[in-house]
Amino acid sequence: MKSLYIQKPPFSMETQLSNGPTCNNTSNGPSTISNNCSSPVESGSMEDSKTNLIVNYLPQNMTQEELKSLFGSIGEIESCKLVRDKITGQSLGYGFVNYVDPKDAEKAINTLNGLRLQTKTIKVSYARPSSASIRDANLYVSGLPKTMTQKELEQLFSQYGRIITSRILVDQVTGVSRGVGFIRFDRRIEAEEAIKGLNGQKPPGATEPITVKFANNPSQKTSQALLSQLYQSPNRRYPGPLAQQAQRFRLDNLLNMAYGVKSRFSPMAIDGVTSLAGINIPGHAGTGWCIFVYNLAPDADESILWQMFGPFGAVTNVKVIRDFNTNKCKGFGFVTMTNYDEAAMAIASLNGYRLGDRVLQVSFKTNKTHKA
DNA sequence: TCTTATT
Repeated sequence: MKSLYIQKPPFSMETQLSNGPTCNNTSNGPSTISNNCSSPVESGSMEDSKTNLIVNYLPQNMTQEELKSLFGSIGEIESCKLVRDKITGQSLGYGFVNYVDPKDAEKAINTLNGLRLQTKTIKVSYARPSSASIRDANLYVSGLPKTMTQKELEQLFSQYGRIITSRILVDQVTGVSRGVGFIRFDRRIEAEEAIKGLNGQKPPGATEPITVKFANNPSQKTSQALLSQLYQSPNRRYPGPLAQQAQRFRLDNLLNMAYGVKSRFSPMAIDGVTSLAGINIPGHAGTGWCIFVYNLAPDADESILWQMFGPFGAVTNVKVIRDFNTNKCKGFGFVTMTNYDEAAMAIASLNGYRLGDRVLQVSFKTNKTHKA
């Protein structure tokens, strides 16, 4: 029965847990081959801060509080800031986390870089000292040969300076290059030199010249674009209609199983039915949906909960319950998720999941305070 | 032919 509803989480437990986050850019795209996730710990020079981190590719709906919750699970945070558009207040998808202890900053890079949250794979690295020279160093490149790889693109531009990120945009359906990409240099003067040297030039073997210019600054979007962004569907976490339908299907079956009802259930409707039946509304808390996770190992930590539940949707908080004296996990923990559908999907997928040599039990938290 | 990397 249950196997019908189990969906493997979109990450490899074995790889994630034993080796730390992997360099997986399937959903985000941007990366530098040399500098993105290969060895972010080594990128800071002696003059750089060893406590201040920049976090990129955050899910659009992630708040500063959630950012703090996630990174606070590593160690004490001195300050934390999610960068937002000054006008619209929309998250720009990145933020800063400054730890008290440099060792915690290093640990955060080692354990959270590459963490998957919803459709994103976050990047955690040391922040460079802020200065005017590193601003506006992002280039927009078009007219690229469709066969050109990200590596070849970097090779072409690397003669002009240190590349921070590179990206080639691909067709969402076919995966083929759209001939358009981005190169972010460490410093603006490097970007300027690359424009001088490469704009209107033909890359080796290419038949057409490429265009290289400064990329549009996202904070300078037209009000038109801002409006259309505001009116976008708030639920773009899953790839497309098919996946949405599949998700709906599984959710309906889950609800059918859990509540003996057929379909078309919103969280409100469930509340109605379960209230009538005299059952507690499981997991429902003012701030979201609380999930109970049982059979965690003694050395389990918060990051494993983020890793497991993050891909399913908006997670606002995780907690591992520990023994006061030994500081070891007492075998269970809690996860709070904002949206009912996502919490239900996470439960359906992760309940019965084998984590190491343990089989997890995952369910909505009940309100029971003691055994009957 | 434009994603969200410097508070």
